[in-house]
Amino acid sequence: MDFKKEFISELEKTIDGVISYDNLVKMIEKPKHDNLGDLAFPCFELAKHYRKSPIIIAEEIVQEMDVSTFERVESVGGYVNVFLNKEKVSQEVLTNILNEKNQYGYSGIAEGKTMTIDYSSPNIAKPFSMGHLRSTVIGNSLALIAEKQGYRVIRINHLGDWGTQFGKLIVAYQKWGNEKKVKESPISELLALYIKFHEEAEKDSTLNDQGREAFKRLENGEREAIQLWRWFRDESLKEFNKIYELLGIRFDSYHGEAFYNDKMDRVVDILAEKNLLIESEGATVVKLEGYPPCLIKKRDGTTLYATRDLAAAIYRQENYHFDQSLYVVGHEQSLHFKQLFAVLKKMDCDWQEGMAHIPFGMILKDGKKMSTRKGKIVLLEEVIQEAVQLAVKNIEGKNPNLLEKEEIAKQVGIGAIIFHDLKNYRLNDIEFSLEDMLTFEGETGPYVQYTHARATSLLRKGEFQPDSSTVVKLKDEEAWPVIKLLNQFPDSIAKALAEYDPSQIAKLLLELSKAFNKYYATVKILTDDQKQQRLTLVYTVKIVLKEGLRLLGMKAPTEM
RNA sequence: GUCCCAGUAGCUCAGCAGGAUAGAGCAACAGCCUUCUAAGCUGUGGGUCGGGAGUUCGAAUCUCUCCUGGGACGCCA
Repeated sequence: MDFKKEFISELEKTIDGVISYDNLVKMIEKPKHDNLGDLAFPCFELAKHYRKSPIIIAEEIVQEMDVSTFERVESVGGYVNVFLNKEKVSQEVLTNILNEKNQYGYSGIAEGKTMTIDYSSPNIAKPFSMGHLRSTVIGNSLALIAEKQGYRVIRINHLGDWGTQFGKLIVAYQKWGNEKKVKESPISELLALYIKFHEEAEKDSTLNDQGREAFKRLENGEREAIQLWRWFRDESLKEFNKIYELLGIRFDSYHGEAFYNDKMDRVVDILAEKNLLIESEGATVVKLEGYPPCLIKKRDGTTLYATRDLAAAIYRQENYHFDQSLYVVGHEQSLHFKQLFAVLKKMDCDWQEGMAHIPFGMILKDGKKMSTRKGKIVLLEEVIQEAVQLAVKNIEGKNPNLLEKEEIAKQVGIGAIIFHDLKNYRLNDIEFSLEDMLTFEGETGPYVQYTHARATSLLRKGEFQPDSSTVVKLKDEEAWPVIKLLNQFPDSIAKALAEYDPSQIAKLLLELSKAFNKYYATVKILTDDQKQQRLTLVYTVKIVLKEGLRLLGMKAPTEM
């Protein structure tokens, strides 16, 4: 519900069109402190126009305004502060949620539009690191949020399954590899080979050349190279799928870089046709204004990351006809995406307007980037194990009779990890800290889940039956902040999508949880006198918490 | 050297299409379970919003500049 509009239309009558409707919308704000009201209008702009003190203007507006639709209106220090009619607003907000249920917050603004989201995209033959977790979790949440606004979403896992690194790996395997060992624990053995390769290459620089040659054999489709590559890929994918299953994440496409191998000649042809290709130091590049040139082909004729991304972009447009195409990829690749979009623009692909890089900060270890090559890496699977174990321990201490302990511990432990990643602005770097990630108190995922479980428990004990004809007259002071936050949920979803920022939702859920827990602590809910009304509030809180958690990719256990 | 991020309480962060006394959580300390799940609630202490200049009636928020940290800068992805 947009109660701003009522305020504005009353306001407009008093200021003779000095400020346009659209500007008024922007100027209305939330007072910093609850005791100042629910909405505020600052009169400082008007002071210039009327050449009067804002304090006097505010007082005059209050005098002239029809305040009957509000609880009260007052002028304080140059502001017109409005206190909404709590009963009316409560009734509207709760009835609305009661009717819409988990559809609450849906807006059809993107109905009929298609969005592709490229996220997760781990590298084959390397462990799934904490860094990939960010892309996975942010991308997944953005996909859910986009769907909530009506988008048809195509989830793409652009696997890093091609490139010189596989040449290196093939060389390493042929020199030092052992089939049996790789079969036993593929990822860690392949990683060990990869690390060894880089160690040896420091002593013997010809190894890097050998790696490039091996990749060339791969690109040319040589049988032995292809067989090894396919084997590495299959084994890796098996491992990744375990993690996706734990996180409850799925994709519509697993087309990785290799998939575009036979689609790159066409890209190069188009570039040549448009006279965009230039020879430079033996390589083939596209010159760009304002950015360094984009490398299309190496001296030895093999392709690069950018070439494959061009092919992928064109493929996605031709197959999905996307209106928007997001790339949830680390901030360190910002330049690459600027170049990519610029090249597409030069190719007259006007649909590139809909493409966007959604960068995020890095997970640092001791203030530095983690490097796979040096084996400085934290494994996601181990972190998940620890989180789940800690959740089990908590359940045994706090709720030993709980059924399905294992399943709930999984939901809570993983919830803690996901929420920890999503609650802050995505561009912030995160210093890796197991301790922070495994905290279950305060502003955490389990705190929100716990609040949901509490709400559910009340509904169960009170044998609540939702009834949209309930007349909600909540006299409790503490209910009001809860209702205001429930009302903000649709806005926070819209903002999360507009800014590609799931933390907007996480923050709202925290605020709502805090307000509800305060309500819970001060108001006795299961009493005879306002039980149905109070439980209706509890029920709507439960709906919003559950739906909000879902949009973050988290489960909402009913008990914990 | 050039470009991109970021710098707010001891720690982690909110707030940033300018607005009222800069807010949370953690940690510390003090309280609250014979009553709806204490993974909770209440209270206390804690700040030159990196420094400086500018725009403005008004700047944590916008501009410039400097400092600090991180990242990226043609044959990796």
